[in-house]
Amino acid sequence: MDYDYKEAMKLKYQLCFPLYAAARNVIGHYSPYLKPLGLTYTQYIVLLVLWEKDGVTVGEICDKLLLDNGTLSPLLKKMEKDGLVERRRSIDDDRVVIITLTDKGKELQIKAKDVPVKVAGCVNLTQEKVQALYSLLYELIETNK
Amino acid sequence: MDYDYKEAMKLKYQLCFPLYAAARNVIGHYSPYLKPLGLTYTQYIVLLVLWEKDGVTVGEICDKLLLDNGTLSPLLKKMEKDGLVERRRSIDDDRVVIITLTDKGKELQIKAKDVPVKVAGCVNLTQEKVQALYSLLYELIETNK
DNA sequence: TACAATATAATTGCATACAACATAAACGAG
DNA sequence: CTCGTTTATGTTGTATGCAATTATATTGTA
Repeated sequence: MDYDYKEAMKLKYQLCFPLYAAARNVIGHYSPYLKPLGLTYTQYIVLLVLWEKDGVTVGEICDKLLLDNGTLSPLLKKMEKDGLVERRRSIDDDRVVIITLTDKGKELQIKAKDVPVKVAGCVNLTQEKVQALYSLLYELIETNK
Repeated sequence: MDYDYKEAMKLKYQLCFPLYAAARNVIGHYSPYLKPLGLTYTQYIVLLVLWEKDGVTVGEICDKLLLDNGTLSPLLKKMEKDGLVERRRSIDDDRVVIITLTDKGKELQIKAKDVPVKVAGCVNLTQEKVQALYSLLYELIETNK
């Protein structure tokens, strides 16, 4: 039989669709918990990085979050304006900007400590399936860098 | 042992992160093939819906793509301006807007017929893993609607 | 030491996304 | 029939994302 390109083009066969939809779905579950803290989802994952290791460069945050600096540069400026982080040039290399948590930024970690649990509670998948999903996603990301 | 919330808050344990990163990664693989056709990714998945079934309402497209009408309304207007679709009010119900492909919109399907294959070629996962990923993602979406 | 190549951030332009609100049409109970 | 409710779409405001470009600093090398 000939290759049926019209069949192959159906939405349900495109991996991108459920991937993107699932991502937006899960991210959407964060809003109710982040909004009271005055955080957006992207600000939250930036904080996740900084709570793990404070004082990192803009470039490091880009690498860890796999986000463009065109996304993060303005975001970090806004987070500075909101008093969550400080931005200062490195003494060693004046090209580099180092991002540091303020006290307010540090304190937010405790206020946000239940967020992962609450969001996990919204995702109706067994622990095994979540694990399987993790490894597939990380494999996808790693092999396509 | 007490619950270690700082450990649980590490980026690598948040499902949202690899999910969103993988989605953006895969979507990014479309650009090189869509740009020559003058299409963005979102316009492309709207066309996927219309190529499957022409003449659907704005609401149906929102439902199928799981996107907000605040996203799709302006997008469909732009696609009309670009000559890809037509927008007309339903005769039966004047609230409803029906989207129809123009000839140009129909012809694009042939020009785009290799896109799914080419993108699939960029995703370095075995067919079994892709299948596993599909079912997990669809389960995640379905159970969280 | 000049100076081209490279590296790091920031900026600009364009295209989504979604929440919240607005508008207009259709529906439905009384 | 009628008016409050619901439905379908559009608009506004805010926040990402990324490509492409710019600005500045550093590095490598003749």
